[in-house]
Amino acid sequence: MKTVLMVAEKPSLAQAIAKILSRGNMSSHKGLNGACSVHEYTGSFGGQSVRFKMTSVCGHVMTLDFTGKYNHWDRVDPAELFSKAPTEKKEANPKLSMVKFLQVEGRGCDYIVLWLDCDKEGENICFEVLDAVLPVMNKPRGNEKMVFRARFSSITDTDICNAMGRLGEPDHNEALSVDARQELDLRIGCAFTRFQTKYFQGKYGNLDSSLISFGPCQTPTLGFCVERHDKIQSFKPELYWVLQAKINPDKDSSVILDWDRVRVFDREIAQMFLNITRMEKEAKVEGTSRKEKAKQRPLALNTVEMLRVASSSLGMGPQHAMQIAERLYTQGYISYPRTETTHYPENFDLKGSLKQQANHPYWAQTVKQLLADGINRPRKGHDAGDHPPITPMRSATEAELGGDAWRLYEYITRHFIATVSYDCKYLQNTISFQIGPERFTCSGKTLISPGFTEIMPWQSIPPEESLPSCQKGDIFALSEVKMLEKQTSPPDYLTEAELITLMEKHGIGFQLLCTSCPLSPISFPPLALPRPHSSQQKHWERSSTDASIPVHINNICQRNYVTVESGRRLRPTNLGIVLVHGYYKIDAELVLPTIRSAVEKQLSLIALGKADYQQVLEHTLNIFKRKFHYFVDSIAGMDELMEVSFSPLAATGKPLSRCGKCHRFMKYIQAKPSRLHCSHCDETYTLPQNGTIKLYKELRCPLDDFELVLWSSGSRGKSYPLCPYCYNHPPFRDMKKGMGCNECTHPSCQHSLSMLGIGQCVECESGVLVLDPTSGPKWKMACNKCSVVVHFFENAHRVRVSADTCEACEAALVDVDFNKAKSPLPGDETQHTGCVFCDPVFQELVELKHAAPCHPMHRSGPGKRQGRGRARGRRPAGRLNPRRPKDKMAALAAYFV
DNA sequence: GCAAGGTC
Repeated sequence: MKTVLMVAEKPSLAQAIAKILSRGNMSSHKGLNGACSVHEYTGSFGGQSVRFKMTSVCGHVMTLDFTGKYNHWDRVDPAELFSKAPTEKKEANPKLSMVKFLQVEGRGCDYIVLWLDCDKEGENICFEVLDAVLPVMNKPRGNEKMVFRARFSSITDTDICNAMGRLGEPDHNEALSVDARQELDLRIGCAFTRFQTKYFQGKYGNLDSSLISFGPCQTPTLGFCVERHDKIQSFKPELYWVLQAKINPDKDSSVILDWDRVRVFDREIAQMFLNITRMEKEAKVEGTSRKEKAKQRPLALNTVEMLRVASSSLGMGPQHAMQIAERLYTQGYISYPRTETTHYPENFDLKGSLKQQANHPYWAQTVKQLLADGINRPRKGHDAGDHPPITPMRSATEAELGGDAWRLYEYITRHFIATVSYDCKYLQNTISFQIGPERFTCSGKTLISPGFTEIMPWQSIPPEESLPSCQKGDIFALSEVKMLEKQTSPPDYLTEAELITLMEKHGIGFQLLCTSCPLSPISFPPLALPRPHSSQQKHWERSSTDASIPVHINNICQRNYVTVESGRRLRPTNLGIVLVHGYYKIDAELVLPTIRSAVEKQLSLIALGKADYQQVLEHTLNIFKRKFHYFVDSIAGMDELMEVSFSPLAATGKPLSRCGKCHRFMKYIQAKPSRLHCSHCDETYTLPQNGTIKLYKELRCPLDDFELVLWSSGSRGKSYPLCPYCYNHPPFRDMKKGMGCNECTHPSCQHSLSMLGIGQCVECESGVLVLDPTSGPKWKMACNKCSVVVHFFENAHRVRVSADTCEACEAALVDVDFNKAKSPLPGDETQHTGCVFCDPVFQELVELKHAAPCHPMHRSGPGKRQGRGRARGRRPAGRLNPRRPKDKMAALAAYFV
């Protein structure tokens, strides 16, 4: 029997589709990567009986990157990234070994049906899958077709079966347009990011951002936040005046009448109107109106609306909200949370979903009433053809979910119930008055039926004081007429919800199809005029999901371009402001959202087969290359702004340790990225991030004479010394950049791995447990690769690593001295030498916290080893030959072995 | 160390 391999974009879809096609009659097992499952069943395909194997990938299989050499920032001029630097496809997530998984499952299959999402990215993934799997599949006979593409727009029985019934072919042009997008994003983003980062970090010490990144999505996102900041800064408050009249329809109530002119900006004119009005004693009813109005029930919920409400009403950031929603989804509480669709599919079981909520302690009443009266037809929304709107899938209580998960679930459920509820109906009552020549009005709302606001009480119409009952011609005595002086106020910083709306409007985080405007608005020479962009009309149609909006917002927070203030308002930092103002000065297009859309437009030509992939790529890269050079040449314009806000490197930081070259003190710059700067040599040495740095007893590296510093992590209390020079310029061939003394293979330096290494890490493959000589009296050894920390010999007076090794496990022996009074050693002993893994005397004194049960010592009792298992305690290779060079010259010679 | 796009 022949086999048909079928591949969906994610595991949940593979399962759902297989369930439909097999009518629930399938057998499933997990694939070798643990993430994807394979669902098998038999059926017919092209008139023959076949075995179906339905599985999935997890999004993109491959990602684009530069080849290794071009990932070295110091050795590559960023300008080379535009054309010279070659790119290669790498596995997107090596942990999933997706290529291998696909090949294992695809080997020996005869046909392949591609069920990837029906958008451009999905089309691109089709070809990633084919690249992996075609070489191992059976070769077709003659020119029999073996590759098929299923096109579907929802996961419903009819849609999926229809797709299976008329399979097509994957669209190579659409896939190519994504290849082009990836290459453009990579080359442009990395070139600008590397240049900016190196340029400004080389000059300023307090930027407080480890990376000055640039990207076609994140930069315009930042642009929106700064644009609002500029509006606030340039705002000039204006005085204005309003008239207010008051009548007393009866003794205990008064009604305020609003002026029909609303306000005037000239005090004298306001005063004139006041004088005229004050001459009158009464207000005459000019007319009354009662209009029935409705507040519409909400549209079905999609991702962007959910994120907006989560931010503005629940105080949850989009990234966080999305994570919670995903968890609720995988636990079966809500439907798939990534969708643009606000329209329920025809066959959606609204009643069934509602019935699930009929016994909920919080809304049973409303739901039961709705079921008894009959539900309302939901409003007609937008069908983006992706997934159904977000709805609850089963009832859940506050106690069950708790915290933010409950709050988000509650919102989603109330929103769902609201969509099948009735509109809120109310009366809009208006009374207009004549006071002399001036007209005044008062109005109020009277609720007729609350409709959906019952389940969404925050939307309900606030009860207003009742208006006087009156008719045309009635006269009321005026009790007061006054003039109020007020001031216009500036807008506030953008809320996250507003930013999401702006991003959506400008298509950031969406694939775009322009529906109307002409081609190629990217310009060279650059457009340097500041021009507001958030007021432009929307003319884009979205065509994809929107998972990336939270990512871009998160990006600009992490880079310290904006901070999240109370009310989830985004306030740009000095760095963010200077960057955006700098782009405005040099090339405003770099920060305008149109930059993304212009590129998208070129790409859509590839997708439509109207333009050649290579030509478009070269053309667009060429424009950006020229923009890049112009930017580099004009960087002084941005630098002028930087100078105002930031301090030069030489003026930042505190003197900490001595430079090995000039022996002057170098300054420690704590702000991100933390580093040491020698102003005499004008050299910068990066340090490990996220920890504290201290001088290490004025000890020096024997190789370069730099003073060592001690890095300690806050949480785990792990610490190790490092040489600032070696950390940046590895001294030995087997060392890499970013290694401290605990990874240094120097054969005789007292701080090196060779001298302090004790044995192989108990958890990770390649790490070595290294004595932390600064840790006493709570002595510990820490892995130099992973986070394992082993505590031992508490209160020992001295702990040293001996030159001898354990016969059983090859670990270095440890020599421990205790004070007489505190010694835990048997008898009156104060000193003992032994293996920390095997020595029975040491057994009680070593806390092998992490992997204790795996260690031979704990498996088979002290000292005894079972079988010929891996020697866990084996020492680093250098230590197996512990002969030390005798003098300095011999030592030097040893380095160059 | 970099982008943005899938999704785990």
